[in-house]
Amino acid sequence: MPSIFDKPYEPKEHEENIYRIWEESGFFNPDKLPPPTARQAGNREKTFTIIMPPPNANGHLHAGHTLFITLEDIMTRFERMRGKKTLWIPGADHAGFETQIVYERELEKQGRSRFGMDPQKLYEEILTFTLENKKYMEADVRAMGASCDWSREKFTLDPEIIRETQRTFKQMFDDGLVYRGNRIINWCQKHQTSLSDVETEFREQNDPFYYIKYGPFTIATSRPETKFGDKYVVMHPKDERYKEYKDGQRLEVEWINGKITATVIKDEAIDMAFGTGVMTITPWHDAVDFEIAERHGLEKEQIIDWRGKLLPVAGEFAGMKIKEARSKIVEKLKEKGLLIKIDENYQHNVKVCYKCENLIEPQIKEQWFVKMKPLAKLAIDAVNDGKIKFIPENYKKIFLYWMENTIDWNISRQIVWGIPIPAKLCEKCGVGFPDLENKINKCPKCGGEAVADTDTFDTWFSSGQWPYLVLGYPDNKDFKTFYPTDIMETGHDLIFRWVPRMVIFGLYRAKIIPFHTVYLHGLVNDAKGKKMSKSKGNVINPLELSKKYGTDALRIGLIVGNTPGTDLALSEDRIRGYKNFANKIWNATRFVLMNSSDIDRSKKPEITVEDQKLLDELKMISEDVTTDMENFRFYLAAEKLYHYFWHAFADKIIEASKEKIKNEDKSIILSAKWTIFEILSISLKLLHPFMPFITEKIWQEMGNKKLLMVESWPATADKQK
RNA sequence: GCGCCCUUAGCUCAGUGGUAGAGCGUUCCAUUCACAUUGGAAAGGUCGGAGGUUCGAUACCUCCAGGGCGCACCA
Repeated sequence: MPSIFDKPYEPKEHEENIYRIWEESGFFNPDKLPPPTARQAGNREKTFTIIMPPPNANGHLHAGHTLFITLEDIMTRFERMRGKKTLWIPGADHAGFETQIVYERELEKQGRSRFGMDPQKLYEEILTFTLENKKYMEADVRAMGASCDWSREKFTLDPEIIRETQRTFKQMFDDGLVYRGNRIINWCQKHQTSLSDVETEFREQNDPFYYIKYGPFTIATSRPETKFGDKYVVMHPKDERYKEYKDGQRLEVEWINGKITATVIKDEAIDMAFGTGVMTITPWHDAVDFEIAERHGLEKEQIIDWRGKLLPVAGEFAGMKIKEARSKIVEKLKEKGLLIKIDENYQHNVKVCYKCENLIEPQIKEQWFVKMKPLAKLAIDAVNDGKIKFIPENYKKIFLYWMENTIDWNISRQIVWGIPIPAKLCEKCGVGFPDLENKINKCPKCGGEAVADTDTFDTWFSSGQWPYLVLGYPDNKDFKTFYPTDIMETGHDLIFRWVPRMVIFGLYRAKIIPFHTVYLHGLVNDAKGKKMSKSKGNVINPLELSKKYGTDALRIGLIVGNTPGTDLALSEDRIRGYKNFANKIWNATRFVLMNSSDIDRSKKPEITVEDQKLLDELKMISEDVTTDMENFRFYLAAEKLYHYFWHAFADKIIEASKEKIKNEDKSIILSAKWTIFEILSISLKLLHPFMPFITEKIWQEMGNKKLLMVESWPATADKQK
């Protein structure tokens, strides 16, 4: 059995064992916490709850996960030591779209493809794959020292989660908040699914910009291949240049494949200053055009199919891929004398899939949508009323801006890996309606045959409900005890994807905010501050750092100086420095134990004035650190403790004690020994949330019967003392 | 285009209305001492630029420059 007298400190010899002791103690479970100490009295009635953002079950943790686990564990251990009834619930995310993509790559390696596979078989394969990988993720969470309650762990595809998610859909449909609409959506041709707006990104790109003759007008476009069906020409109603053309006026124009009849439309969406101030519209493949068409009741026609090939409307170009068709169409326009000029350096933003970075093709598709305006109102009010706080505060503004400008949310996905949308669609009249029990076969409207919707929910539709679902809403007593939760700690990149959905669903379904505080951490980048990515080859594996330098060193290295919301540059040197700190704690302890084994710790001796000053000083630091922790300034608390332990306790106090214990006056010796032992004990408690393994290990070596993780926090918090 | 954030020591970053700190790195010295995963010391910054508020600004305000991030109207 490794002990304190081995040197130096070797984290990997202790960590696994310590975690096992914690887990077997049952204290991760708030129902099994020991009775409160005198200092903790009164606090055990208060709960402290964090729902862990469930890591993807499809593989190992990455650096971002280790940061959030550390932060949440710090909060949890701190509040547990303060005596609160502390619950931190772990979870595992099926991560719909993301996992399906990961599995598609697996299939590709095997020379297979999901297209053409039986959906049920594909689902089962992905499920097997995910459950297999879930173990690795969980082992990693344990390796990080997470003091979460595994007995309450939930998977996002657990039957009760699916059931309640589907019930929410039904309830929203009944309340008129979910509707089936034929609207423009983001279509990823590679993944063959629609995506919500937060699942797309903009990419800046240079493309040729074509100026084309359209009857008496000149229009400009970067996408001539979509223009076949353009029979509406739009201009601003106040544009003097075109005042001779009246709204609704018809014109005969020569177009790509011959003569067509064009209709003039006046709409204020047109920017008079851009290009020629005139454009033709393609409502099926452009969001702005779609809106214009909706406003004026115009016809819409699909030009490009779901695989990115031109449809018969393109005449001789039908069946061609976009890229091939574009140059040929331009060639033909030139021959016909319709091409006026080409601007070769046109810079614009294009929408791409956030996963594969392929171009998004806007398409009109019949999908389920959530009506956001009334729901967003609930969230806006809750935040404006101060019911939900943001750390750092400026995210409140960002959150509100997004909520105030939100648009209806497409929740249908054409992928199998997810929660099925419990709905039926009429094959005859096209109407869609929920059917939770899967019992309805006839359309209630026209009597036509109703078939099951094969789509699944957007992952965020279910993960947005996670806080109350994981607590067993509506019937479980955990929901009544622990909801609303205290903190939602997550990455600032999820400020739109996840946080607003949780607030909305919480307020809508559970009728209460899901959490009081949103703490947003920054992203973990490489040592130079560059985003980690496999293609750049700069990915740092946190678990390797943990093995090499110890989890405690990794944890405190991630925390010191890392202010909320700010991205972190993670370098190996940084972590190595904190391994030295762990060793410092180890050696200081050895000195203290070697020099205090002969004192009776149960009897406080006379303390000299000088030693009392040291204890008072530590008391002040404890209070200061506690205030920092209460205000989420972990980066400061950690740094202060580091500094105190090393440069005050080890460098000064211990050094001075060496003289004192050589004194002839026995009472001075006794006071000195008692004091350094006391300072060590208090320091270990203060350091425990940050560096749980080594502090717990030492605590046990010091002969304490109780686990440090449930000891009392040594400062003010309880002012009754 | 709009919004948010950042600019402080070689690097990564804290911080405060009274002319600056940490970690890592660098240089010099020490070493049978709990610890060489160490101790002691040192070098190193006109706190992005300009203006304003103030007795006083790195900190508060305005503008400018550079960098990062986010965003559903430029065909």
